[in-house]
Amino acid sequence: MAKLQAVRGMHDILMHDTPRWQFLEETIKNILNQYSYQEIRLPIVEKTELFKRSIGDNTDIVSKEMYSFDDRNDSSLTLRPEGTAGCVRAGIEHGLFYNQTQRLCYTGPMFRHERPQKGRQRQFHQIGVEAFGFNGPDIDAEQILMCARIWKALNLSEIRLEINSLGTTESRSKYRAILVEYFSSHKDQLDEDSLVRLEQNPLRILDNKNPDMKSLIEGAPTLDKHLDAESTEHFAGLREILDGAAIQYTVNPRLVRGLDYYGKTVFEWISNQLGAQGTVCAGGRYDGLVEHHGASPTPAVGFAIGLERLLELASFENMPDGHTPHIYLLISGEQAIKPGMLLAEQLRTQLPDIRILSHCGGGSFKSQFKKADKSGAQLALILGEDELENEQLTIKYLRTDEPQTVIKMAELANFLSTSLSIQTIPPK
RNA sequence: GUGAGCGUAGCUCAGUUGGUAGAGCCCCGGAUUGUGAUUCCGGUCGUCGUGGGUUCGAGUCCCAUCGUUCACCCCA
Repeated sequence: MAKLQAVRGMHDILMHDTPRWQFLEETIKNILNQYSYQEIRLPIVEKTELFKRSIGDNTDIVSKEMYSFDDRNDSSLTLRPEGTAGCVRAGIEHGLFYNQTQRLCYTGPMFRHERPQKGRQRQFHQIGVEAFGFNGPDIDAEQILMCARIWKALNLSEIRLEINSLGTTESRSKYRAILVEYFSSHKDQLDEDSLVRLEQNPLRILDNKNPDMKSLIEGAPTLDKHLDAESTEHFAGLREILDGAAIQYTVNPRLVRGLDYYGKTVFEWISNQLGAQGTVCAGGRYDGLVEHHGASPTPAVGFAIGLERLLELASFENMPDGHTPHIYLLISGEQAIKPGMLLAEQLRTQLPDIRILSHCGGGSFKSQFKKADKSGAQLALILGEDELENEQLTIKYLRTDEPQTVIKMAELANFLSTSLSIQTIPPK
């Protein structure tokens, strides 16, 4: 039997790391809440067809990265590779877009069958944000400002914003024709990938990083020169708000998203500190997607944050310690077990903010004290035969030089609530 | 999917031209029969990722495979 191990690219997040995850998620959720975005919880599995129709059949995600399988009744299901498709499906299914606007957010694992590397796992986690029913650039700006506030709360430095406009469907298809004409006339200089894209998605050629094609791409006509009035006005409106809020950004005319549904605004937050996978957050407008799924036309804009990547960048210096126990309860001797457990229960009822780690499993005082020290608790409460007999507890200060003391059981809760500083010292 | 590096104890890593598997940390016990973190003494821990091959003999050489890391592609 082969050694038991997790599936490639899917990692356990162990106890050492979960406090940072919780802090990260809490911080973001609090900010989204400030903007009144509401959480929606979505299935991890959807029908394969949903992703094919949303993301696009010839995107890399759909053509080679999806975890798809047949259900028992032969319908093809897929582990979600991103969140927008499911969110749009849920919104249509429950009539959330009918004569109303929505600001939604969700979080959870996503799955893509890629070769793992730094900043990329096969199961990874995103927080996604989507707004539906808003036409203007104000909502685009709101989402970008919200991101900026999140970065600030997590003390990120060295993160930059790139924005672009892909234009309306109409202006993009006009531009597409111009681009096809340009690249077709230089077909001999295109690499293999680009020849395929010339047929399927010529805009993606602009993304190509092949150095041999650099000059060809730099010479290509750019989209910003071919935007229609509506797109230009929308983009200008967005930039005006960003400028007003003193948000730094660069306009990158080569910024093209890999998912087919994007149009008009697209943006990416990028760090240089993450190796090759520098994008921490990316999103944009997808006004056509709801209609594409057969519902009435509903403009939409959203983004997703890659939590593993953000975790690498965030500062946890101000993270409160919400896990180290305040008290370690030593229980010595068979007779002390029951009263010890009951005492701990009573204290948790009386002092719900205090974390108590009760010693279980017996053992010498020496070993119990070792565990008490390792737990990081400030106080050791000792319940042994002597204490039982006298209805009292011995209190030993583990982090200061204060002398050990004895206190009556009846006065214990009162003593703890007044004398215990909630500040704890996390274990090394 | 392509390329390169790496897999030895729970963790971090030594292991010589092929010759019986090592250290530190952790954990457990003792020095101190009711007192941790320091010190000292002792102890547990391995199909050397897996499978095959070469060899009298493989942790060491070869092949395959799985995992991992980084990069390409692409993406959050």
